[in-house]
Amino acid sequence: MFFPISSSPSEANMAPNSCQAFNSFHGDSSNGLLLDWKSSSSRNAENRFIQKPEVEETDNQMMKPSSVGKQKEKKIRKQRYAFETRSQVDVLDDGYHWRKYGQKAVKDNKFPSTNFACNRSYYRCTHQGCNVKKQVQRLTKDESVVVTTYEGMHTHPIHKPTDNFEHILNQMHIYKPF
DNA sequence: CGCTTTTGACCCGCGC
DNA sequence: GCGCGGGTCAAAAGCG
Repeated sequence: MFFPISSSPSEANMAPNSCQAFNSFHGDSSNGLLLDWKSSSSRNAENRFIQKPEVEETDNQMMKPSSVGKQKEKKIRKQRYAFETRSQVDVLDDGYHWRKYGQKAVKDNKFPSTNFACNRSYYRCTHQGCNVKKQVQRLTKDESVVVTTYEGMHTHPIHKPTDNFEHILNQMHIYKPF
């Protein structure tokens, strides 16, 4: 039983035609909510990139309970761009290594009136010195829409031998407003 | 055994 | 001033 399932860590079995992922949505089967991005070449994902209307200014103030004083450095602008994904997968594996550090149940800001709740997960890049964060927001009611928000930019190469996700990254660069 | 996820608590800004 | 909403920490549990 060397190949019980395609859960082999090797990516060699992945055909290099990953562009299909963006072009062929048909023929999918929603048999796997556990489908992973890199393992689901046939996921039906309708990606739509949303540019934030404004550069979000997130404060990097330390949360130290000690009276560090009010740092006025909170005007550090951080590029924050989000895109909406319609797929069964929650977290899009972009090749980086993320570590989850929090989760909150927040209200969906797209439908504030409906009081729809979202499960927002907070991830952080584990690379040393790379403080890129990302949030993954998903409606608890309807898991088909996932909003991923990236904050910051990676200063280190990926080169993670997962699979040919670079193709998808290239697609992202087409839509990415920056 | 080391790293990641989970989960409640804490903190902080903002609105009332 | 207080309560609420959102972001982060950190300890413990989980997993390979």
